Amino acid sequence: MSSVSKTTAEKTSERIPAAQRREMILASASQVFAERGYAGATTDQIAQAAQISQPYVVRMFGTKEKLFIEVHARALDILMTTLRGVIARHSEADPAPEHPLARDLGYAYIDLINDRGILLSLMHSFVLGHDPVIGAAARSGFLDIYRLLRDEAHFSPADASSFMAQGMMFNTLVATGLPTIYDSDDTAAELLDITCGPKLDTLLAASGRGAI
Amino acid sequence: MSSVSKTTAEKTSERIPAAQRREMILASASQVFAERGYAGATTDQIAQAAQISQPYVVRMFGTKEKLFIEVHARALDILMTTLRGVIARHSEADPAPEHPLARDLGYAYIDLINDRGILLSLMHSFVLGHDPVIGAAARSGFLDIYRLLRDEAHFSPADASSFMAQGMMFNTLVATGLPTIYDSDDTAAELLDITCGPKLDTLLAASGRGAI
DNA sequence: GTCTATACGGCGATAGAC
DNA sequence: GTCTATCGCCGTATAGAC
Repeated sequence: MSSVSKTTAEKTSERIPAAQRREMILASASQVFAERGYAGATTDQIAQAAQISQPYVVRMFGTKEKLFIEVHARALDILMTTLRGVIARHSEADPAPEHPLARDLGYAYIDLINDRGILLSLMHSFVLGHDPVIGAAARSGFLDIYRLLRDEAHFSPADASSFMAQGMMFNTLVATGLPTIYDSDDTAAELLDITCGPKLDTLLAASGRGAI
Repeated sequence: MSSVSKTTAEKTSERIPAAQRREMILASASQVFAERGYAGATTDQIAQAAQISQPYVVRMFGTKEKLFIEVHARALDILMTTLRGVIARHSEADPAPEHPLARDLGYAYIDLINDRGILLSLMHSFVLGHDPVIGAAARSGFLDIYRLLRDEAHFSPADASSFMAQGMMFNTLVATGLPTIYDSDDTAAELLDITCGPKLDTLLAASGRGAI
């Protein structure tokens, strides 16, 4: 019975290594920014999601803007790493695979929705081109994705563009919250069905949906 | 020389009929919301754009949220009216027209970018699905567009979906500000070129672009 | 129809204790 | 490494004059 510590629920937060705490905050911020956008999210909402105090969030990242930039970089990194994984798996597979690369990349993209923060925080950055710092990051990231598709997946420019178009459509569908009204609106169901194909269940599962 | 009024620049605003003033504010708000998003825009920025006082903006629309909803409704109306115009023109034309409907609808969509407020304020609403009132309007508007394509343009569900996908891609390109760096980045130029086709000049002309 | 003045709340950020 | 307290700005909205 030496060093008995947390008998009942501890009120005071545990002491956690900075690096680990950073990642926890980034994950929470990713979610909050995804739902509310950069301007709409508050550092306090992020703090609550991460179960720490608001000043600590600011303390660790300097400013809200810097935090957003890190969230953006993290999301972009996860997205690109995921796509590269699919490409690598295709390279080492048989020459004429059953599933074309484009299709598997699309599926991998849709699977990313299991963490709603990734694609939606990216989407929010894209829409903020007017902001000097966020806009710059958004443009750079957007082009990075295009180059990955063109140079690493060996898509033609036209194919890369229409792949990204489908991606933006998917992001928009998720962002609007259409999947959450799937059961209550025939048109929404039809549109989602057509747009997502067999991967629709992944999307629906990831959207805390129910009638309304 | 009866009732000489504005010899030098008037300081005090002119008295303008409410209906007309409303439209002026809506147009300004459309622009500001398009650049900054709902949360990022302030009623004061809108007031300055419309050259009136901030309280008057609020007075006329009640709340910032109601103003945004009206901007959204106006944008949606303009978009749908534009698309219906194209459809109507095709109906009264020869049975086998030179230009397929899908293509002309796409061109009309791109032309809408001449008023940056329309498509971008819509885009900002789409991304705010989480908000109870704005999200609801966004979902409803998004589905209205889909239904128009399916029921009035007689697109198959798949064609309607991919038409909208291209639209979302276009919106995203504009929102990120990629057209503004057209001259300074080869990849951006290539992507824009491929995505917009012959209508690229419309986009570039509408984007106050220049190197950087 | 439009403005000035201002109340009021909220949010990002800083100071400093533990 | 984490918190509490708090400052100061900014933004929406209201009151009321002209």
